[in-house]
Amino acid sequence: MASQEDVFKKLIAHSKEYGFVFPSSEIYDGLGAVYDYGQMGVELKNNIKKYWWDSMVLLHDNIVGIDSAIFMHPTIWKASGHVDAFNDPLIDNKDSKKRYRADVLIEDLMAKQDDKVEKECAKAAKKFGESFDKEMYIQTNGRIQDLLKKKNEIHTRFVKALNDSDLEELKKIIEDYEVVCPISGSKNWTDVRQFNLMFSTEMGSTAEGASKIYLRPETAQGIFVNYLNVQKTGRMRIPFGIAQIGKAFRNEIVARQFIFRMREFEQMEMQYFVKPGTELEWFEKWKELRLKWHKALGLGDHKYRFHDHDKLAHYANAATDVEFEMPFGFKEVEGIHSRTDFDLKSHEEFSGKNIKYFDPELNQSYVPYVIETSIGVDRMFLSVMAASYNEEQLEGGDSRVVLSIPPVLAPVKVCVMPLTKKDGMPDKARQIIGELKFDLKCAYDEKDSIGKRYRRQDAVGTPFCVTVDHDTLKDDTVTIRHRDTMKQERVLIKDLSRIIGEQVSMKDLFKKIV
RNA sequence: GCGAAAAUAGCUCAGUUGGUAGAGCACGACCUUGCCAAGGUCGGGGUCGCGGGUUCGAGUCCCGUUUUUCGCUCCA
Repeated sequence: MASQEDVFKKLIAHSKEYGFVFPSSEIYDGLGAVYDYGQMGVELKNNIKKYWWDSMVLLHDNIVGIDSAIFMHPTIWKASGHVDAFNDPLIDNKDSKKRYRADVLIEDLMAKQDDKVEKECAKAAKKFGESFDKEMYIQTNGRIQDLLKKKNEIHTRFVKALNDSDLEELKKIIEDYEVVCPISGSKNWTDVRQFNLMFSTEMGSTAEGASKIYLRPETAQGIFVNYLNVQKTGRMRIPFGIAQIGKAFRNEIVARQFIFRMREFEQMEMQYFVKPGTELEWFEKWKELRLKWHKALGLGDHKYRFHDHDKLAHYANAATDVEFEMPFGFKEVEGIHSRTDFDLKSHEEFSGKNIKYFDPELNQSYVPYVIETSIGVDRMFLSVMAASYNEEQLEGGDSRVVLSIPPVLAPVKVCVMPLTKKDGMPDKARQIIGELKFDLKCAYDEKDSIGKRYRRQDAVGTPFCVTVDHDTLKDDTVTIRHRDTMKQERVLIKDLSRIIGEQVSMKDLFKKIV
């Protein structure tokens, strides 16, 4: 039995070997944590996106899509909190190898002074009993005054250092006041470094006129700043949703685990605008809907679980992750967040524009609350691949590698092959493709033995193989061979399109989730 | 970023105390077979991740660097 890690390694190798995922810029030694999708991968990825997109905008008459630009006004990222939250001064302890936020360490240091003061007071209170006057004691006790003075010194230096973005001073504070690592207990620190998790570039072609802009770290803000445009021009009424698929960029300190965490990634996000006070109902509703969407693919219900957040982000009042069992454990694939009115309110403040929704039923205006469903396309891709990759032992000691990708997502739906290259069979096969190709992604293969060709299609997850044989030339029937069962059935050529079409249609899946 | 491991053909890997790069699969052509892979013949493909150093000579030893995998951290 291969370990989980081995499976992951094999999956990565398989992805490359069969044209699903290549390392970016490979002939130049690659580029860290950036990957390209190959001829098979792009088909799978597009199918995943279509499954998501249609499940949003076709199945819900109150959800519409947009496609906003990657470049946005820089102030948007101040309003969203990304400029602050994504700019942490970090410091490592060389002994414990743990990384800390330098500002948090210093805040802890200050809090420690307060703790000491409290302790002194508590001691004194015990000693003096009821006659103890805390304020007075603090004012007069020398030890406490020293502690408070120390805290003030730290505070003054800290605020100045933050305002000046003076990383050396931050480190000096940590050194001067002998902050120790809670784990190793040592004072062996690295320098403080700033990590900006947003990529930036210059807009404007001359140096003087250029301004710094960011590559979006999430697609959600493109929806928020457009929500009123969509609402007004689309005559949308709350509750309504806006869906978007697009690239986002994060300059991760550590980006790893293949396509699970990349610096350039793609998100599928739907922001659902609701009446304040109803957000938690909608949050539950979307949790349920999203899990159904995942499970309908049939990758295995037991591979999903929710992970509810105890610690919430600054913008959320409820949050959960849909986790999927990857070869390296349960990992987040999708986030569902109740984002309150944080974003829209913040954009009102920073833009100075009124972006309230006028509710005709209540005859009043308000800033809507937002439920967000945000799924990583690449993570979804990885979960489909991971769940589909199987090494099967067959009767007779044979084995095969098969990607049991849900037919609806499979990159190639059908491979048509002549049993032999003789007697006009290749022509017949080409004719069949000529008919099927308008609806289905087809492949053709005539090289090597028929068994070998079946295995090749198994390895890329093609759910159906159609074989033209001697009988075909007489009675216009062919065999359909099924990927997962390896069983064959004989059907009329004219029925092929219907039979295969039914099995790769999204309609049946959608019926399960509405 | 820190620590550990790894990098040789498209893939999986071998390569002995340092002596001018191999195998299987894959790929191309032809022949053979024809319903569950790996028959035959011939052929293409590697400055051994990259850059230095030691040496008469480096895939092999040393240093640096890049990339990948694993642990710490964060997230979609």
